[in-house]
Amino acid sequence: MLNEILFYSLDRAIRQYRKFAQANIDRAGIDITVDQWLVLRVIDEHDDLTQADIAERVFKDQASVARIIALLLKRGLIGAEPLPNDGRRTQLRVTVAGHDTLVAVQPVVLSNRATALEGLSETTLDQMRQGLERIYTNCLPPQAALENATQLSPAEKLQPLAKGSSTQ
Amino acid sequence: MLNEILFYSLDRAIRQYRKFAQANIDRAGIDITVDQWLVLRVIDEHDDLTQADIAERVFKDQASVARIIALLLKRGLIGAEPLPNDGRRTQLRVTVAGHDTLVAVQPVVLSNRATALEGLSETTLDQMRQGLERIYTNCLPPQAALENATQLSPAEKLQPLAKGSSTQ
DNA sequence: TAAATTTTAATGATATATCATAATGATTGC
DNA sequence: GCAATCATTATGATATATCATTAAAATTTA
Repeated sequence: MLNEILFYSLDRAIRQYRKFAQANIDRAGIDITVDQWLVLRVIDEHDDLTQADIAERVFKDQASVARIIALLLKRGLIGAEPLPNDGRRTQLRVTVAGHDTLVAVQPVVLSNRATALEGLSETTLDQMRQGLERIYTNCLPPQAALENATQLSPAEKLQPLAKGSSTQ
Repeated sequence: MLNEILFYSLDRAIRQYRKFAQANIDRAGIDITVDQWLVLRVIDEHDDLTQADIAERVFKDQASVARIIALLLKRGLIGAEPLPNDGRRTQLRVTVAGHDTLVAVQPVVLSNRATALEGLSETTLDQMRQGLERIYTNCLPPQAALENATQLSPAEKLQPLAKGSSTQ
């Protein structure tokens, strides 16, 4: 019975957290969305990724990332120059303004997470992580699940993002 | 450290579940989105709600619900007639086609949930529910948190949706 | 090398999210 | 009963999600 409303609780919690996180970024006077920040952060840490690579890291698809990159360019938070060795791609790099934004956002994000997780025991957090990981793998399409099982452990796959801080 | 990636896991799990759920609905040959289904279901169960009421139940805002209702009308899954006692509102009712859709979706949704939660222990589910509820309240704006604490318990507030099945 | 295939990025179409606001109808207070 | 306020819906603007497709460039294969 309560089991039935887990996805309801999930949806509600993540929506509220997103609203909360964005409101605090806005309140800090920083002009960026959480999604833009996610992409900006990945570009800052890896300057040699394709849009599909970035998409995988932030759980978006290539089309969404393409549009977010276009916005980041328009807002001057990143720059792009053509890559000599591949005419399809460009070299993205975070501008000074982009760096300033990242620096400004960082403490807000840390504070958001701390506030959101206040009162949650280590045990609960651990169970949640396990449960969420299991839900994720349960919902993978068959062939992706195979790749997941035979190649890299999830921990290894996720390592790049886990270092430093993390996804919202 | 792992604590830092909880929202990352959350985001990933919910996104994968949404993709999975929608893919299974599509595969069943049913032409509706999960979000439209959520709203349709609420209208089916309560025919006297304002858009804001519906929005609260499905964790969306009024503007999103207005557009989803417009789509449901266009697709013939609901009908609307003006309410004599209130010129701003209309009486929404689920059409036969809408009912057929609800009936068709139901088993798919149940199966989706069962598959997604396979292998999760009752303990884990319980911890997750608790954790998600806490995250939700932690992220509420101060005055909403007060109302939440002094009026209805969360369980009471959510009861309408919890009965029968539940949100995605 | 030439052709076929694959990779990459961009974009159209549609749906949803969010904020703000407009427009109109209902209610309240005086 | 009128004015102010509030409730309700609709919609504009912008951002994101998803799928499909196009276009161009790179790589592989014959």
